[in-house]
Amino acid sequence: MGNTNSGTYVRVFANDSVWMEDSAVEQLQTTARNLSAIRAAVGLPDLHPGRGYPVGAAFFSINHFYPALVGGDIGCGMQLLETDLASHKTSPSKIEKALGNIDSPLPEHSITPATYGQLEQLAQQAGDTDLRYLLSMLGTIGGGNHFAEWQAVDAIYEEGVLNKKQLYLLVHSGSRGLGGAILRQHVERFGHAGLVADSTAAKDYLDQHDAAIGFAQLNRQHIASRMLRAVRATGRCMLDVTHNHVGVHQWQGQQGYLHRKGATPSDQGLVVIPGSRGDFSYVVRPVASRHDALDSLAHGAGRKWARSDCKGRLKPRFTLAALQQTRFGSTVVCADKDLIYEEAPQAYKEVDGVVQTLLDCGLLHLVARLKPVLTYKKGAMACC
DNA sequence: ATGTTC
Repeated sequence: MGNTNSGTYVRVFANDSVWMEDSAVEQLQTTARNLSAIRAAVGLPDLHPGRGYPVGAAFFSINHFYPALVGGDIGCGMQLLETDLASHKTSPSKIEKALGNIDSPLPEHSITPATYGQLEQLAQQAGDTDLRYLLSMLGTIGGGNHFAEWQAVDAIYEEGVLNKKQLYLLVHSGSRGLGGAILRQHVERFGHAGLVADSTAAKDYLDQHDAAIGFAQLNRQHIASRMLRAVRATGRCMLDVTHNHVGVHQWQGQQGYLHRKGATPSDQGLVVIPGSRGDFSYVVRPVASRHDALDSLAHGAGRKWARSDCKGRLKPRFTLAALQQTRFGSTVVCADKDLIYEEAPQAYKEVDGVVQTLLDCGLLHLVARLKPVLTYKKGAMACC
């Protein structure tokens, strides 16, 4: 599916194996039309409506870029670690007990001087942000679709990448409040008009943007390491990939800016496409140089239901306890009752359809399929 | 997404 809209390349990667809302496609087209510097817009199979702009999409612009298109969670991404825990030696209940309440701010004595130095540098680069603010968020998962999930290997498609016997840890989180603060500050001055490339304002934003990317990555590292420590395991980072960002990019021989809004890069090696908390996650090898897809893949399953619809639809059919277990026998730890409904597997597309669509389009090769053992969404200290 | 938002 593709069309040319007053010179703008707009394409949606979809087929019968994936649900896609018309309103999301409309949002993609409207965005491509209304933001005048945009030359190309791509919807991935996880495309779904967002606040003004769709999620699961990539946009290429020339001479101008749009911070509002990236949104508030600058630097949000996935980190996958191979742990030294053997899958068969553990269980959801053992991990849950060992983790305890692990989503509160890190105790200050556990912050190393090196981390402290990194935070000081990031706080300054982000625009004189309060260091204490960053410290209070470091190592916390956040809300929405963020999680840290212990996973077992369910299937191997390409040998020699994942180890069938090991447990893996997937961390999905972002820059927490920092990216939101940077966006708010930007929108107060410039609204949604975007910035002229190479202007002072553009350089200032990109500097802050990069600080948010750095903080998000540091945050994922700390989420992972505190969890590994709690279960007395170690981990090896296999990939850490950001799906909300903007940066210089080439497209059709022209230099411009690529915005990814819930879109995983396909030009940075292996990536993971997670399903919902009651579904598989796929480690995949992107096919390189698919510029027709703006070098991007789906970043997950994508929402099927609006958050506001979930509780009404699920409460009559499921108890909270039922939603804290999944069809795999995995456990979902989440102290926020509303969030359990909003993040229920029923609220998401089936990841198999999303991945099948990308396979059919020739955008990736499968490496492995992971299934959840325990998902940590939000601890009691982190909410209420 | 969110030191949410009164």
